[in-house]
Amino acid sequence: MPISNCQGDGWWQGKIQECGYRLTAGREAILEVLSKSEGHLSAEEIYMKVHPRCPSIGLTSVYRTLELLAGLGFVFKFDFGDKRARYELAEGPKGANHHHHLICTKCNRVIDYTDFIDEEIELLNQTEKGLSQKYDFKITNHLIQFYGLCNACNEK
Amino acid sequence: MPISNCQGDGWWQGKIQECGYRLTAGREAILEVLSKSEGHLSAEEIYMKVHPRCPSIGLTSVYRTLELLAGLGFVFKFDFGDKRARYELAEGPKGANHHHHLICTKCNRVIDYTDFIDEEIELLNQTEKGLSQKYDFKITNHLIQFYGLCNACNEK
DNA sequence: CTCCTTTTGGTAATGGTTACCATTATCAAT
DNA sequence: ATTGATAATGGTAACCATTACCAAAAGGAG
Ligand SMILES: [Mn+2]
Ligand SMILES: [Mn+2]
Ligand SMILES: [Zn+2]
Ligand SMILES: [Zn+2]
Repeated sequence: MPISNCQGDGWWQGKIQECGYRLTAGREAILEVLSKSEGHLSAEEIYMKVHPRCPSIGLTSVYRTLELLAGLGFVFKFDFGDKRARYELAEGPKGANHHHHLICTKCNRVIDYTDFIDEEIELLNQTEKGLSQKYDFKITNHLIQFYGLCNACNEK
Repeated sequence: MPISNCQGDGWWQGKIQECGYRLTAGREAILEVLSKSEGHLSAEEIYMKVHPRCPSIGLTSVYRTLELLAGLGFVFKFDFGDKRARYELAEGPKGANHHHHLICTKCNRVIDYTDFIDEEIELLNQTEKGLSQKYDFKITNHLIQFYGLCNACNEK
């Protein structure tokens, strides 16, 4: 059992207030759900999971909170091709746990992968630097997704 | 003036019929609009541009055709964060003219870039090969987008 | 022509997301 | 504690890009 964060409080407690926002029950509940569930939840799924702990919360507030958290960089918002946005906690203060996705175009399965080749990270930085300079564009984030067929769908 | 394709016919003429689909006036008009316009058009924008040449066409058919073409790999479908899908012709039989995007999170401007570092292409292939193998996943396509602030928006 | 399949256009429905607004919670100053 | 300004919330209605549906038209084979 680690010394810090024993009461279930996350690294975000301070962060949110630093940004001038209040750490309300609803926001905390949403962050807790995000941190305890394995990725790629839709707004409604989050709403469902939050409801038992916080029955008064409305779907509108879920959307609002997710938008807020995405704007602050605490949450990533994805589009995997099904018609709803998917949200995922950017764990860690600086977006550790960053990863990319394999998406099956047949069954919509999504596979996380973090095992970048070392060179991949290196080159990504170089690319970002080069683009930043050439196009006078301040890069703050990137999205990398590979599309294709998962093993199940590939065997028809 | 090149010797081939002087009558405005594109490389797709045969391709579509090879796949067992008819090359109708509507489909041809849509492909022509896509090939003559510079990228990132929405379905409705395409509809507007096709209308003068083909007044009988309906918006439904535009959506249908774009879906068909995307399925065949002739067209790429993008999500740039405004709430509508954006379509872009994958010029050339094997998707030459492939490029990635810089997207301004403030004004939604989209910048194409094709000047990959040579290593980038090389590493991308390696990465795809590695992922393909490790996850038993047949990769057919990829999406790479960098987000941030364009020069105009960066100077507030 | 006849039969059968493909393609099409108009319209209605869908459904995730947002706008709106009145109500409530929070907090600093009095 | 009381006040008042501001932030946050929930419910509902609206939004709007996309899709479903269906009857009509077009094309092709024989
Ligand atoms: Mn993920
Ligand atoms: Mn482009
Ligand atoms: Zn699959
Ligand atoms: Zn911009």
